Amino acid sequence: MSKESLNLPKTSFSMKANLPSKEPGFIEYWDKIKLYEKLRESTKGKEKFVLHDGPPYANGNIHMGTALNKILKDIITKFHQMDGKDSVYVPGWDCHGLPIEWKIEEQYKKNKKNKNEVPITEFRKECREFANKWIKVHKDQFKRLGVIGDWENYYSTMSFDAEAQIVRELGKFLKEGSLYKGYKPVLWSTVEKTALSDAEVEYMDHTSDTIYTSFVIKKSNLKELVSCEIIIWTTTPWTIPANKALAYNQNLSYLIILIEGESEFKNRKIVIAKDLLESVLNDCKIENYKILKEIKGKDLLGTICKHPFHDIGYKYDIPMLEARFVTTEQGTGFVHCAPSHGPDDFNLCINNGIKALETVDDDGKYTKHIPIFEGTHVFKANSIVIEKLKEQKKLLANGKLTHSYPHSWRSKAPLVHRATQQWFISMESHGLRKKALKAIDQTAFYPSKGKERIKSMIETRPDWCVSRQRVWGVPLPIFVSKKNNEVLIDQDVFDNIAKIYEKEGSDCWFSDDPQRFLGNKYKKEEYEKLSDIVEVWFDSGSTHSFVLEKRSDLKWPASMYLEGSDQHRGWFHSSLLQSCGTRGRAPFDSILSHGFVVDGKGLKMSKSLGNAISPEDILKKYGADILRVWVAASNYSEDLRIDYSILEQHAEAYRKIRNTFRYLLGNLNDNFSETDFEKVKLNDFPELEQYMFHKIYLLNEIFQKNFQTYTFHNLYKELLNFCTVDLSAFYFDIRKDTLYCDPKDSKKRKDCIKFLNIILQTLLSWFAPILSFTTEEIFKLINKDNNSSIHLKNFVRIPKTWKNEKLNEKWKDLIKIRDFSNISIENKRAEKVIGSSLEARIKIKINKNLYEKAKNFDFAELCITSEAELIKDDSISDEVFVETYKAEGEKCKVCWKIKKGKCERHGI
RNA sequence: GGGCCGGUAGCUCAGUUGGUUAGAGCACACCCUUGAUAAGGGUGGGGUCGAAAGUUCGAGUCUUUCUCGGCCCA
Repeated sequence: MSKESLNLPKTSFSMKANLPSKEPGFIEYWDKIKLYEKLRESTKGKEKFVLHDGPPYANGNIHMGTALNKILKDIITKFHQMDGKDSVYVPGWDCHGLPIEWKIEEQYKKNKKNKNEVPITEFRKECREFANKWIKVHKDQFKRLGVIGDWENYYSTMSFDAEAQIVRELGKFLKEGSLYKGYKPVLWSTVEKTALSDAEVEYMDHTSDTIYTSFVIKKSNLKELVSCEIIIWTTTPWTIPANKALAYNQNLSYLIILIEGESEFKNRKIVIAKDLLESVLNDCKIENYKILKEIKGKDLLGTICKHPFHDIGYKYDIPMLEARFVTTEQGTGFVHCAPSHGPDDFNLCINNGIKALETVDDDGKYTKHIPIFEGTHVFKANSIVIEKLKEQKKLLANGKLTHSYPHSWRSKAPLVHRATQQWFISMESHGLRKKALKAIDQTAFYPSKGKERIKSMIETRPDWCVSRQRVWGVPLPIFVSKKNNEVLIDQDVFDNIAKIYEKEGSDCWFSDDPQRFLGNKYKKEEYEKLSDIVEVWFDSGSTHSFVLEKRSDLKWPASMYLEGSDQHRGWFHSSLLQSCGTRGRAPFDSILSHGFVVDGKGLKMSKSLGNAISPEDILKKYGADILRVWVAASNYSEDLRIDYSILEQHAEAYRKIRNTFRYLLGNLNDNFSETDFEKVKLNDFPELEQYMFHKIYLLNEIFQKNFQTYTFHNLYKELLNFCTVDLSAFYFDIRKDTLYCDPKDSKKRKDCIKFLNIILQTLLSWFAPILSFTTEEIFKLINKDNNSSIHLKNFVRIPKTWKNEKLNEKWKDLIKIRDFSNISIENKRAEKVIGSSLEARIKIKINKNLYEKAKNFDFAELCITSEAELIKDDSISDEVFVETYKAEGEKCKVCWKIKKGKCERHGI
């Protein structure tokens, strides 16, 4: 037998992957063969698994977080598909909202165009085009990651269908009565008579009136406090008439002070924060005083005060509320709260059952809710308020302060926080909170900690404000009667609006005659048409209604929602509330949340730190499969670290896997034949193969278990270890002799080839959801069918008969002997007695117990030596003792075994 | 500032109800091989488990404090 007749491995599967240049070809191939349609066809009628895509915002290039999210979704979708289900993935995009409006406005600014002179429909058209542009960009970027989905029929929140359905969904809340009108402060320009977003606000210096004023304590748990006066400081005296509460911080220390000397406040007791004593005394010019008592913030719990204008009509109670936002940076350690005039005030009050009112109208004038001052413009009110406070003997001091203050970027006029009419979905009126909490209990969370996270948010969240004073979104389909101020609730009207949107989208709300939406039943003259839009979380919270319910290829509820852990307050949250409100249960059976991508040290990625890494960079340098390995190998229940050294490590592991496949393909000479696992006759195989069958059986159990719990990093690790430990360093190494040196028609070699086919088939399917490109490369290499794909295959089903616990026990001992032998061989190698293990002859001494198991076994084959002798010896201290000698004789030219005399196989 | 989560070898991860000298793979070092060859094999050195205190016969595993990091909120 010459070298030429050796059966050396031969394959066209290259060792070097060249993923960046090769991968795009497979994407084209999947497009060409219409893989997505084929997948649907192949599992038609099977149980559905629907991972409902959380829509990314159609703006800007994708980053690592997006890439992680999409790859994870794709891995899970593919797992379920190969598990035999109809696993449908329909990608979607979130399109409405402020960030896109900003982008368009920015362009206007650049081109010196005035937004107010552009018709709303024109502006919205530009927003729509902007979103469409980014959807296209995203689509290509996601496909490049190897994500398979219905890219042709994606969904978007700005599609006409979606806009129509969002109207129908709002109609349900309106009809039920849980959608109500309320008030909430926003930044308002009294000049332009409009609300402004953060982006439209400029901070500039402004001189404000400041006052120290007092609130007399009416009731308190601490009797020393009764009839004392709480002192507050504010830069907006005009908000005093709208005061509804006082805030304190329970962690601060406060002082009760008796004012002495000649002043209006003589013999009155005031309360201020200890840390601010000096500045208050200074500002209020109090020279003579006595500290009566020091109290803790928490002593103020339950205290009730009187409004400074109590005696002139403001008879209501002013409760003292605990708030963390109270600090000792400025003021008195107490903050006066007007829920209609500040976000902090609003939140604190709403959480304590105090609602905001419309205290100031569009023009900036007090409304009827403000006695005495009604009709006065707030910018002219300060001096009047100060005057009244003086009259009531509640003013300790007043002055001026120049500070940074919000102004309109258009008119440069100072802004005010003003409660405006908003629309809320009640958490309580129709039991929404209760329903949502129950739905959470019925949902499976991966990881389980997600359940508590969302639960605690739902437990404490206030009513859901769903209106926005913007233009790029779905208009709130609300008409209010001019006669009685009541909301028009009529299913026919909602249906009519939805029908119109379905045909032409929602732009017409802003341009068309209101009569068109009202139909014939109502007269437009009698109704006011709202111009608010729906907040975008309601849009995306409704995707289940216009995607899952509407498409026949999907199902409601979804099998899974999968997003970053921030979405517990985002999409998971809004979808849950929307669905519980309209359908009484969650739109998902399970939620999988993943952590955030951070750098190699665990710090968040940022431009300033320079530690950011983009998917594009990785794709260029390594390719998508390496990125997919990173996803699969990382524990997504925590934050995921990434940097180039981590990627390099995964690339190294990838090479190991690739070489495992290369060994298989090489020895099969790229001739693969599919095996029916049920028909494999185990007993015909040598014991080594039987043992390996058992190993596959075990690996399958681990594979299944980790798939069920979505712990892919453990699953991947097991697959990788199988390749390195069980195959490369063990089975492959041992069987090289048979594969290379035995005749092709020998039974042992044929059995080995059969087994290699089985391993190839198994590993290919197990790795396919992760290494989507590489497994396809291999699949195409060994399949002549130019119209198929590895992704159309199912996972292999491992027969129970492959389990062989008894054999496993035996081989544990045999491998133990092999380990001892390796150590012994290594010692001789270090002494330069031998080089390769085939230069060794080993003498294995084992005790009686082991001997019974190991006798009749060829340890030369197992330990890859030229000769091995097994000796029963109960005198040895260890179970096993191996001695290594230099093998003597001639080296066979073919199998390189060193034997005295001729090689029995090759006769040389 | 508050709520939640986390910090195990250089890296990615295991560590069941607290119980013998804390595991795996990779990386690293040395050696072998040159018939998986920009591959393959063998052996080996690395952690006292973020820090401190406590509970316990015994703690990576429970408690407290601190620290670092992440998400959300303010």
